[in-house]
Amino acid sequence: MPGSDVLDPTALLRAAGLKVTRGRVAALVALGEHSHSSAEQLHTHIAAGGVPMTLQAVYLSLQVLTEHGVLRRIEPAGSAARYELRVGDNHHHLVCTGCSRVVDVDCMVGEAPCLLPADAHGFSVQETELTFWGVCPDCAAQAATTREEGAA
Amino acid sequence: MPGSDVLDPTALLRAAGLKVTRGRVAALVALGEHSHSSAEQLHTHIAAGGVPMTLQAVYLSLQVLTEHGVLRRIEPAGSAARYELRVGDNHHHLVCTGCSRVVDVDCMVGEAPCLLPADAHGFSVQETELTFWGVCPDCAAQAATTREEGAA
DNA sequence: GGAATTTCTTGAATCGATCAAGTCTCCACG
DNA sequence: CGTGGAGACTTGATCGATTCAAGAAATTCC
Repeated sequence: MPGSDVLDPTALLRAAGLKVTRGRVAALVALGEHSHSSAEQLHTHIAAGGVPMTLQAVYLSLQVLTEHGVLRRIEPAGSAARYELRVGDNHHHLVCTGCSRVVDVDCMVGEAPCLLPADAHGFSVQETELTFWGVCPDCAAQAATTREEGAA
Repeated sequence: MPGSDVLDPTALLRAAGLKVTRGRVAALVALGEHSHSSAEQLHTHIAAGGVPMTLQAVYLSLQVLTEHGVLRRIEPAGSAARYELRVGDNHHHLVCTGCSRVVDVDCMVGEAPCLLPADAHGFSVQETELTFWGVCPDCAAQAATTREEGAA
């Protein structure tokens, strides 16, 4: 029964004109289960899933998939690159300054009203990237605990 | 006559409670003349200005100045970190996908109307970062030339 | 099922940035 | 003006993330 999972990795690869290999399928599956993971995290998840694959192969697959538009690569300042399945666009990211966790944030105001520069300095603008920085609940709790201990 | 240049480096350092050293002054002057430069570019500029300083010292100064809020550090995906004097806030950046050149872009819609996430997933949002990606005039011209040559 | 192409493995190398220890500079005090 | 101590700078090594290169294995088309 196809379509049981998020999306059929094989179909995705075929649609992108790419060979269907164990590594790429594993990368897509892992990313479907753990979105916004780094290459190393994916490598770990893939290994845990019982698929033997080197870290370099993960990098290679991610690079190819990104180049073919199957994945999107995000590179928050101060942490390794993270990847996500290119599902519906039009969302942005919220990054934790503590643990670098990334979550999706829907674009509030529908499309791109205020998301074009006033003066583009002659540039032809192709893309707008919106990133929110904050503290995730876990890190906030941890910080509170640390403060209490420090005060005690 | 103070204030002749963009801003007096010495005053900036004193205001931040930092020692006034040759290296820091040189870094500030270089940044004033070449905003959005990387550490290595600044190192080159400083050396060209006749101030002997190692690259590591540049990194160190930039780090300290950033931590003390004198500078802002921006890290566009795919290029080295860049720095700018923290003048009036409320502007964003436009990065060239070809040469990684960075230019300032004023925040159009005044403050932050659409710049808060709809659902923060429990995060306490501290900052919003808006980056535009495009092709600068130079790179566009170069691309056009290359295409012509390819076609000829 | 077999051959050609592409991918994956193994190992090294790169780039940007940081760390560590010793020396020197800046600045306050005498 | 001279000296002492904290902090900054130099030198050299190290690190993390990522990429490159060459040979071995897998995938696809026929």
